[in-house]
Amino acid sequence: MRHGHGSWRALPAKAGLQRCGKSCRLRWTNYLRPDIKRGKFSLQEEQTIIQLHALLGNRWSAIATHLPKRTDNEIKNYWNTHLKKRLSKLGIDPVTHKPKSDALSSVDGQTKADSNLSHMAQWESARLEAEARLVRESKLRSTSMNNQLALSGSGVDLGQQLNKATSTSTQPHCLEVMKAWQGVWSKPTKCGLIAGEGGSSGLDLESPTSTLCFSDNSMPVSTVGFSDNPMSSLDLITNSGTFEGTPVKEECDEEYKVYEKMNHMGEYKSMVNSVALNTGFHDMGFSTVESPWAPESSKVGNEHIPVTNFIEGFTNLLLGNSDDRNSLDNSSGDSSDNGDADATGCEEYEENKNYWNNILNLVNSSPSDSPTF
DNA sequence: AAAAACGTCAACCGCCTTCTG
DNA sequence: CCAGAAGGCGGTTGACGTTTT
Repeated sequence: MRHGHGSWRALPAKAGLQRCGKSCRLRWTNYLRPDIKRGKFSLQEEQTIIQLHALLGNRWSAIATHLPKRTDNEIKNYWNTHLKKRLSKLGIDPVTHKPKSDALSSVDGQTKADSNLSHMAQWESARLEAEARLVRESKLRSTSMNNQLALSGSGVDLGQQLNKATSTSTQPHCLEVMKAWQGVWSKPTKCGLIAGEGGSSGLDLESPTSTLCFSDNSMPVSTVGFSDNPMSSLDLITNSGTFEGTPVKEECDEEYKVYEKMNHMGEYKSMVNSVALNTGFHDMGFSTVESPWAPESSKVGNEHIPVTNFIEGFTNLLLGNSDDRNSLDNSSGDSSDNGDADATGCEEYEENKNYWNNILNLVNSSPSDSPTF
């Protein structure tokens, strides 16, 4: 790619290839690109794929944005050839991510949980749409900013200015809705005080900070932890009182002002509220959103109705965790017959919370160079 | 040893969206 | 505003390697 990104159509002619430009682009993005990681998927990557697939479905490009150095095609193939089969073997529907036996289950907590997951998917879809819109607006804003910079004629290097503007505009903005929801999770419950007090639940809803970081071996390691060492963001909050990650609060505040100025928050809010109303998301203890950035958003939902744990530990099970295998057997097999369900209620709640926290943090972790966000 | 079955994955296809003139 | 080009995405195919019979 000596000529960099540009016309793929012109590439075959220049390279003397008998392929169409589209084919060349595909070959490049899926195979030749230097920043592609090849080889076996790590446990974390597998878990990430499973969790994100549960939330996003077959949106491989969106999933790929959370797995650096992996292409959507590779993830798609891996899902179809490995994970899908493993799920099926375990009696879990790879499409719905719920135990197949539940397909016949009647009106119980399990069904409610299924619908809740469906609601979550709808939320995510709505969120992605809103996010895409915000990014578009942000790009427009940065473009106009660039024009201003060009006109200003200051001594500062224009490239740097552009980079600055671009990096600001491409910060993952959104997920505020999800974070609001996360804030709901972090409210005190019958299981005890989980998060900080003082009405804000300790979760800095104003910060879109990613909590996902990547170690040297490029394995995604969420700061909230994965199955090996589960530690929810709430734990972090409890322990440190702050949300780990790069502080970008100022940027977010600034952007919020811009969006508010552009009158998009109203649109966003109404959409969010509409989705909440239409999907019955209130059932999950999440009421309509006043403002995702506002502290009030953490006050929504006075009650917790823990999501029934139909996917409890299945990702761990898939990854060969024998301990979790038992938990899945309980949940997927005859969970309704489980006599000590009440006794483990808090446990289940915690695991659900951790599960969704994982997903939330994965989603929150949209790479700044993500093509989707 | 040979054939069949199976697994893997790069590549292709068609549809859709975005860009550009 | 419109039409064509280009790019993006998800589903599917087919070649090739490996395992099983």
